[in-house]
Amino acid sequence: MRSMVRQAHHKKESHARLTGGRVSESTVRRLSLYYRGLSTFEREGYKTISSKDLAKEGRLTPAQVRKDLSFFGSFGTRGLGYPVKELKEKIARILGLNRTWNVALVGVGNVGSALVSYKEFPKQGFNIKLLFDNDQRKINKNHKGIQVFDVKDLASKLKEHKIDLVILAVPASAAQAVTDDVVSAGVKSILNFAPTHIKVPDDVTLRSVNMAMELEHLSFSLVNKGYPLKF
Amino acid sequence: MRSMVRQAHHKKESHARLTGGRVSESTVRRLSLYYRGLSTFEREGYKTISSKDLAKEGRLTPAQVRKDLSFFGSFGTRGLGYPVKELKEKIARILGLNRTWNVALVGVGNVGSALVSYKEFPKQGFNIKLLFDNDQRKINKNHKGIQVFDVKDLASKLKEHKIDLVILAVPASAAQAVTDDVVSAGVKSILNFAPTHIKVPDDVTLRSVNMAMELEHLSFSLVNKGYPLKF
DNA sequence: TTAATATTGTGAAATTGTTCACAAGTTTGA
DNA sequence: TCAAACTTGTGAACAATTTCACAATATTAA
Ligand SMILES: NC(=O)c1ccc[n+]([C@@H]2O[C@H](COP(=O)([O-])OP(=O)(O)OC[C@H]3O[C@@H](n4cnc5c(N)ncnc54)[C@H](O)[C@@H]3O)[C@@H](O)[C@H]2O)c1
Ligand SMILES: NC(=O)c1ccc[n+]([C@@H]2O[C@H](COP(=O)([O-])OP(=O)(O)OC[C@H]3O[C@@H](n4cnc5c(N)ncnc54)[C@H](O)[C@@H]3O)[C@@H](O)[C@H]2O)c1
Repeated sequence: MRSMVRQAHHKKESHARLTGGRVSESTVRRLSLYYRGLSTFEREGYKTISSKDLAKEGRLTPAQVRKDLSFFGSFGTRGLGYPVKELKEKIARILGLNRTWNVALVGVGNVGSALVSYKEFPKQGFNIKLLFDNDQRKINKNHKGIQVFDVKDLASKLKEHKIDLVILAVPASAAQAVTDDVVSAGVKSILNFAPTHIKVPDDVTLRSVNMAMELEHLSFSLVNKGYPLKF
Repeated sequence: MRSMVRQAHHKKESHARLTGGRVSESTVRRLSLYYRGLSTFEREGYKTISSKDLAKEGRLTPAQVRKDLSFFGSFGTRGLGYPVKELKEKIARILGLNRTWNVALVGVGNVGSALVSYKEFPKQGFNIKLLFDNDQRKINKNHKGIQVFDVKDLASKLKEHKIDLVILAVPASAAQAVTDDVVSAGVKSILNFAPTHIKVPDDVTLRSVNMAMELEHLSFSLVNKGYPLKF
């Protein structure tokens, strides 16, 4: 009797890595959505969840959910669905939410102040550790318990405090110059609120929140009401 | 001598309307980008601009620019490019920026206050006319020159003042209920800042600014640094 | 034990979005 | 007046993304 061929049973690597496959921006955005959905389902006591139900949170198709998740591995059980708690943890790991990040904020104005006082960010692991401004009236004062430093010292302080991520809430006219300083300090992630195009090297990730653009989108849809649009 | 065949010379209709063609969300977003670019070029004194130069503002390809614009008509001149001032006005018209909009804001908290004091919105035609809150300490007080109304009167006031667009800056837990009121008042455009999924009827356009999602995107890119990603 | 039902994971098909490539038209300079 | 240099507008090719469809597997109930 010949011995049975042993099944290769090492832990299956994710599709994304195996294929050198690329994860699209939309997939990452939806991962955030799933994460939020799973938090809700967990709170409501669900132990497992189907791609169908997960899809409802966000007007997606079940196939889309399964495809997105399959990029990172096989997390579900056929016939049953996905284990809520476990999948939530897997996504947290994928999104980098299973740890804390050191954040600095530049521009302690209207937007900056709102962000500093927002309680949800620390809960998600984003800790605002340093504040910067160029206004002498704000420098060296405490702002909600955090000292405001002179933006002149930006690069050195960012390095000193091992800042992972910088939020930019300065006027558009200052955004590029501040960004260049941030980049020179080796920071690889920037969230920008200034309504302007900023140049960064390829290895730096820049995301922008552009409220004017969102309003323009809305006024576009008001003006074009009635014509067949895609969204 | 026979008379020349007269060229049909009626105003050419745009591709979008002719084809029943659909304008993608990305195209609208890029239109905002072009608009901003054109404003800059106009300020700098340019009379015409090529798709090539317009593309640089935003890391796009010239073909993309031409394709986007061709959805709405033929605005350029072969060999020359696009007339800056004229194209800017055309895009303003497409995006609905050649007029003013009546805006109401619900939730005069950190984010709401920042938005109320932002000077750029009125310049773009978005006039915040009404404020609402459910906090008795804020109701009937003036906030930067604008009276704060009780959210109980939301629907009636929105109709009374012919509000086109509502900004939601309330806690996530209140977002759906407030939205339902807004929708019942016949408002067709909503900009939401609460980090939650909101349901609206198909004829209502909802855009959301979700800062947590942007941060999650950034932490994802920090965690996945080095793997071949698409962005 | 079996049938009926549920649900994943994933190639393949369909759809959507982007880039190419070039004819057509414009300008510039000799 | 002509040629060289530009640049648009757009069909067609290509690429990316989404949806379909179904085999594989688990659960439940009789
Ligand atoms: N306020 C809003 O609702 C709103 C809406 C959309 C976009 N934005 C954009 O967000 C950004 C911030 O807006 P805001 O309303 O908070 O402005 P703001 O004027 O209230 O605050 C800007 C802060 O940046 C500081 N600053 C200026 N130049 C600086 C520099 N070189 N280095 C460090 N600090 C500097 C200022 O001293 C000020 O404290 C702007 O780009 C604005 O266009 C704001
Ligand atoms: N502050 C930030 O930086 C930040 C960042 C990301 C997201 N957000 C989101 O933006 C929204 C607003 O945040 P915020 O920091 O301004 O909160 P906030 O608590 O400062 O303000 C919320 C305001 O809404 C009012 N309100 C509550 N329930 C209401 C109701 N049913 N009707 C009318 N008004 C009501 C409150 O009285 C308060 O004035 C929240 O959903 C928050 O999660 C805020």
